[in-house]
Amino acid sequence: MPPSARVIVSPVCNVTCFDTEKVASIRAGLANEEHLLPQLAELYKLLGNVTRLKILLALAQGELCVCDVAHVLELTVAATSHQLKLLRSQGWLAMRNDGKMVYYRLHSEGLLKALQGDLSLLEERLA
Amino acid sequence: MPPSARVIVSPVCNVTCFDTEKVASIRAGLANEEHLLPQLAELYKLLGNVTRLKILLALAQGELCVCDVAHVLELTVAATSHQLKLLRSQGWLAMRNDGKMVYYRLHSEGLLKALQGDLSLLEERLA
DNA sequence: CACTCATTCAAACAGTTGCGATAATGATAA
DNA sequence: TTATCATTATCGCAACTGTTTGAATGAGTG
Repeated sequence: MPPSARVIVSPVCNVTCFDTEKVASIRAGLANEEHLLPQLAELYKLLGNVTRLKILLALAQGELCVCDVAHVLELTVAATSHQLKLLRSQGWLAMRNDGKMVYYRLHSEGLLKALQGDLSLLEERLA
Repeated sequence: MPPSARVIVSPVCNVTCFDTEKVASIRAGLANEEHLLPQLAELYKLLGNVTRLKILLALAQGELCVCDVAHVLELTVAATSHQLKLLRSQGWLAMRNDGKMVYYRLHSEGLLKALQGDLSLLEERLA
């Protein structure tokens, strides 16, 4: 048992193993980033869907109308529109209105780079 | 209407607006990465949860037993163990058995870097 | 105006997820 | 072996997701 270990009974889990100082220091470290974690998790939730990943990669090649995105995805227009709206509502897509048509395009260059970075991490781990 | 535009009726959505060549070229481009997208989405799903992000950041400071992780998270040990198992089953955590205690640690350096990269993308976008 | 048509909204559905509560497992010590 | 205790598995439930269906919106055309 390290010098900093204390046997306490936590109201949370009633477990006696508990290195008080270590936990406190880690929680202090986490506090710096903690306020960003909900937003980061939101971003990851958004990216954790093959349909939306395909949308982002498709739009990387230029803007597209909803209908063409739907054809790329082989999905109904309604479902496609729904996903486009999600991506736009979090600021990762921009849209342009031309008559009846609505064209969507990437709004953040950084997102695509991050995505490609994560993709290469995956490839490296699989190798 | 661009020269490549064709008026066709898709079996998918019965919509006439449809730039056949453009869609075909984009789908061809997607085909290169498509096989990796499910795995990438899995990774993002895993990261799309504040509890699991906290676990990864906590373990960035060194290995911890399940109980201490639970205290850091202020969560039950059962829930904590569940999330640790998820992260381990996809190969992002390693565990070490020491008597009754089980210690978890990061198994991939790249993951933390990717995470920090995505975090800085977020900060940049908020600025 | 009425009509067409790309898009979006709203409701509903199956499938999934995160967590708590309790039981089961597995290792240590006596 | 028996007792103890950190950990994990199982079940259950509330909340959330992705999609389809069908209705509504909104811009262009005659």
